[in-house]
Amino acid sequence: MFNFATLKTKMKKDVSTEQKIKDAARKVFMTKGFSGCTTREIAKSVGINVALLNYYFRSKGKLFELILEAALSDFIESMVDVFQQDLPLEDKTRMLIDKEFEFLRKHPELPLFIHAGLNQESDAELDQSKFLGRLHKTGIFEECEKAQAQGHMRKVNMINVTLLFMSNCHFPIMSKKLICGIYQIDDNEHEARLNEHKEIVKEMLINYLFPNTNKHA
Amino acid sequence: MFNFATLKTKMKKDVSTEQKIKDAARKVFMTKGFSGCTTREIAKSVGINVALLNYYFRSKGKLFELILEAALSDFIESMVDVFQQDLPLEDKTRMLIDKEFEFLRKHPELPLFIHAGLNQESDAELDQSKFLGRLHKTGIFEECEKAQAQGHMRKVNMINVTLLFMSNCHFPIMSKKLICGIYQIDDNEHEARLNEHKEIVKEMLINYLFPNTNKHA
DNA sequence: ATCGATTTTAAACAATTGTTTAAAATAAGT
DNA sequence: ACTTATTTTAAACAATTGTTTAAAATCGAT
Repeated sequence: MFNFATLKTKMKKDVSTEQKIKDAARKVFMTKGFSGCTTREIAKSVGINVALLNYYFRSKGKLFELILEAALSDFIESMVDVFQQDLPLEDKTRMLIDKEFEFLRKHPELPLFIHAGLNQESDAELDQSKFLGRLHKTGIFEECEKAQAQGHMRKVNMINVTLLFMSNCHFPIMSKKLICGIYQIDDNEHEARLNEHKEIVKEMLINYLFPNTNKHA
Repeated sequence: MFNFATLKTKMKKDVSTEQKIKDAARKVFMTKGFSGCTTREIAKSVGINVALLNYYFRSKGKLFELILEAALSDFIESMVDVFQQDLPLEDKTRMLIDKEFEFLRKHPELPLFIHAGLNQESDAELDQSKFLGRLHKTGIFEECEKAQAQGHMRKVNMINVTLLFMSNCHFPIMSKKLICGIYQIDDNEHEARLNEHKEIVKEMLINYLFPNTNKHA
């Protein structure tokens, strides 16, 4: 008789142990950082032995690099999604900010983890070069250059454009502890400020980058 | 005969050991984070025994809290300096951005250290409440409220104003590794982008916050 | 049922961790 | 010079670290 299970050669459980380790490692690394946690802590949260962690991944550092690279990829991919939409550049801009705030609300630890992780002196330097290619393939750079040549978009270096977006989308999420601490507000109030901030950022960036089409916005 | 040395009761050397430890701890903590370094590493960089570190400060955690609090204070103070200037609000805004970029160029590790440090689960929660008072005493909030009531300044919650400033000044500094990695640029190119970005941010924020006086800027 | 490969575990490894203790060196006061 | 207090050190502490080894359990196919 036909055995369905033989099809999935490597999947013996609902979720493979390897994936479960990755998930747990991601969560722990995100909140505590590389040197802020132990391999035993990760293993315990999965419910497995420490040695199994080194059986699947060679070392703590190797596992961390994997998680960091995946996080960076998520980051880029959340932008790529928007760039690939068939929309006017200005609408893409609005959509990018909306999606970015939405994405970061679900993964608020991501930005700080990535920046802190990159500053960590890792054994092997992380190869980020592929991400540039990933962005290039969406044609967003050419689209901006064209809009700049036609006077629709303000002539600003693409690195500075990137900085404008990331600054205004990522920082408000990363700075939660600092803002709540200084202004003595709770999570609800911070959430409200964040919602308002999204609209502020949208208007400010659109007005700055597309001044001709939005003179009196 | 009069002994001059008796005047400085506690200062026996050019720089006290206590201060030397603080300086070294600041440098090491900044670059490696709390759990990314060891007390022996700090002691070694000062040229003293590990035990002496616990003699002056009670523990590694206590020393870290001291450094983190000082860093946060530096942060706030760099803003307070500008707020206390006798200048029109719009000029203060320009000056704030200039000073902030200048200050952060000298202490580029500060923002990331503070945000990562605050997310670290420290034994005693850091008391940031005093910083709000420190800002209030400059009268900057009243000045903004007045400008908003008179229609000079856009009506935006002060928390959102703070977010706008910090986002656009701090993030570009914090994100150096990420930006250089993605766009494959070196330190010189990044420096150039940063210089240009300062002017971009200045114009964008001024135009957004003071739209009536800067319609065609 | 049996064999071979894969997966998982318990135990131990040496190295490093933050912290403490008790002794030594230095400074200060008389 | 002597005594006392302060500063500094060497050594040891128990606990924890990442990693490895060798044995046990589980699985897949015959």
